[in-house]
Amino acid sequence: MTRPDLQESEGTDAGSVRPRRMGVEGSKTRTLFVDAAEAILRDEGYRGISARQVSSKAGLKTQLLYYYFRKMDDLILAVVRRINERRMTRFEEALASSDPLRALWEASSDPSSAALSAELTSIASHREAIRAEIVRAAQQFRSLQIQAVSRLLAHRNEEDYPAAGIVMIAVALARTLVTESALGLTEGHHEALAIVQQMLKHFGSSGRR
Amino acid sequence: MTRPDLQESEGTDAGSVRPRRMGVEGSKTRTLFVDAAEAILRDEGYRGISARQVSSKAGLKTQLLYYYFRKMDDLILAVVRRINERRMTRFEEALASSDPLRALWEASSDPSSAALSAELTSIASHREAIRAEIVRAAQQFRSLQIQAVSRLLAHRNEEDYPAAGIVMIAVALARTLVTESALGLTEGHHEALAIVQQMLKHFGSSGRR
DNA sequence: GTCTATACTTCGATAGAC
DNA sequence: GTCTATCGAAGTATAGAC
Repeated sequence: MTRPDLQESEGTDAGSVRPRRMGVEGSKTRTLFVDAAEAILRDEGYRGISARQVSSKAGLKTQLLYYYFRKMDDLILAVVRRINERRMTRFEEALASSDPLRALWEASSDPSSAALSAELTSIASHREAIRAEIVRAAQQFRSLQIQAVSRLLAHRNEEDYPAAGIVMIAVALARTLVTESALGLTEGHHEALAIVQQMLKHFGSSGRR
Repeated sequence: MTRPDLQESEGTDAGSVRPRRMGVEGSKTRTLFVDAAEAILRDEGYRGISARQVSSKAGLKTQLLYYYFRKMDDLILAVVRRINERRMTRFEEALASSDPLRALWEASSDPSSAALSAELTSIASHREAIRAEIVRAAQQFRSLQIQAVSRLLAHRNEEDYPAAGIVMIAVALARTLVTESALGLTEGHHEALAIVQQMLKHFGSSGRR
């Protein structure tokens, strides 16, 4: 659908020395590849993503993948973009809830999001072609989180505990708790959670409790 | 040196169906392989570790690696063990310092330790043959950290902030700060650090300040 | 201990027919 | 759009000579 031929990759910029046929963004088959890659990223980690593994999971031919993505990095980039977009959507949903602070905490504590976040960090650390996109999105997300929490706590003006510091600590803790729990390592978790829950109860549900 | 032949792998237990010649633990060459593997783990991440890459970095033949390690997992296990041992040593050194709380924080904030910790977590999440060893060591380490901090804060009996919770939050935060800094993502770091520094000043250097 | 030689698998990627 | 065919590089691993 919609004129596939000779499209340029929008992923890794590069000087495009070799033009080649390319599938378009909206394609159903393309989505199947991205779905499969994301599932592998979540379940097996960044190392598990290969052209053969992805296409096998998608039930498609390996070579077809290269019709939709010039390089493997382009596929990974597509996955990264989709993960980031979904994260933004969920963030906005959380903000709209009745107890936004708690909703934000719970969004950060969702196991499969946390697993994907960890893999994104790993990719950003080791794959320079993709790093910029991941860091840019993370930066933007962090800013929005701080802004939101800052607004939610505005009436409390806690000078010793600025919103940025709170967000930072909460995000770091949530990710670590989830990752460790998945490994069966839970010592200290209960106590750390108690501190957070206490803070949520103290700060949160501002108007109504 | 010291009777190499027909040694059993001590790594992945397994039913040892196939006996084969094996190098001994103290060997200098063996150490070269472990060194190279650790360097790759730190710099390129878990995905970068392969028999060819490791031996190339060590300046040795790929096939020689299999004289010292039956499977790649055994090499990785050797690396994991050494990292964990070194972490224990540094932990004890930190405890012996004049400001142990601050020393513990700084040990957790060392960039190359943090990078290796992140990779260990990644390995534990995706390589089941090695998971047990990593989780066991992490558990032991966590217990010791909590014990130590608990002792250091004994005279303060802060009921709302138990040592286990403090340790958990500190460890999670330190790792995240270091990882993100390496990526150039620093928003919120300053504020989070301010909170920690304030706590260190408040709690720390108990007798003397 | 270290070497050569080698087997087999998986990897990313391309060319060109249909 | 999807297929067959194919490449060369890199992956793990083994056998056996020196």
